[in-house]
Amino acid sequence: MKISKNHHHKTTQRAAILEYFKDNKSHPNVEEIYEYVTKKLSTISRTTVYNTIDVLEKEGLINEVAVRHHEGRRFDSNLTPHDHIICDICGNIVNVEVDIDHDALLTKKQKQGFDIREARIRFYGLCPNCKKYK
Amino acid sequence: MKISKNHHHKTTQRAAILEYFKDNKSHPNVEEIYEYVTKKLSTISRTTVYNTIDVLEKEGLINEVAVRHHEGRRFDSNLTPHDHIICDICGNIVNVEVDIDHDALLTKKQKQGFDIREARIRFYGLCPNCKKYK
DNA sequence: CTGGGTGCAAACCCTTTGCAATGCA
DNA sequence: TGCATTGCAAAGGGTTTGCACCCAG
Repeated sequence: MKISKNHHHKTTQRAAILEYFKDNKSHPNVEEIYEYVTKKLSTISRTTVYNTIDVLEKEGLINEVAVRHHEGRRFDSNLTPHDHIICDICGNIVNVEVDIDHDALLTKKQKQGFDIREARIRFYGLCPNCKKYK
Repeated sequence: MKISKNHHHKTTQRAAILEYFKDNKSHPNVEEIYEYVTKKLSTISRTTVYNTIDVLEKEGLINEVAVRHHEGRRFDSNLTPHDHIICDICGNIVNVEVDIDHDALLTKKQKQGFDIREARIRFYGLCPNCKKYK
């Protein structure tokens, strides 16, 4: 895709996708975003959804979440530092804020020469729904 | 793929892939595994690599590492609890052992009804090599 | 001998790219 | 008007599947 040098148009497509992420605490994949915006704008294409996601990521408005590969690309519009709890069975992701200083977790030796920028904790387990059937 | 009920053959292909993971602290993708074993067994197919990876994962001998989608599927044969430092630029992953009780990080309320099984910390930053060019 | 394992080729899915038409500034 | 954006269609890349042959047990 082409990258704007200094400005982005306010298109209805971009507005619809931004609206989806606004106040949304979920961690959608591309298809879920497409499903939502297609209800508002029936003619929107997947290409535009992909393009807009890339732009929003570069602008720092959303982040891609690291998950196992078969989960696909998943995104997070919550930019405040936070951690995740992930269900082993259904893959559902919820946010959680852990009250520790992530920076203080490693000694200089443990850093192995890396400059550490941030840390994220991922908790794995069974969500309330899935553990009922376990 | 088909799942064995109770036994797996000791084939030369499986042995070559197991050898790759033995004492290997890297976090390879499928192509890197294929590149290695193809030197030992020039006729091995990607299908067999995929099949064997699936079997090893189900047997608990390797784990898939969660990364951003464009990094592809990556694996880890280090089954002892450990955490990762990931380079923002080159994507290189190294192991690190953080000396805290991961289980004690969340209160009951923070767990939001989940049964937590384990926790992993991911540190992001610049590796010794990439930070030289930053 | 028998069922799991192998590997080729084709199918699949998700994502990216090419490009002409459109529309915001 | 100029350039970013859109969206269709086609290409791409990694992974899975179908199937005939092979081989360890």
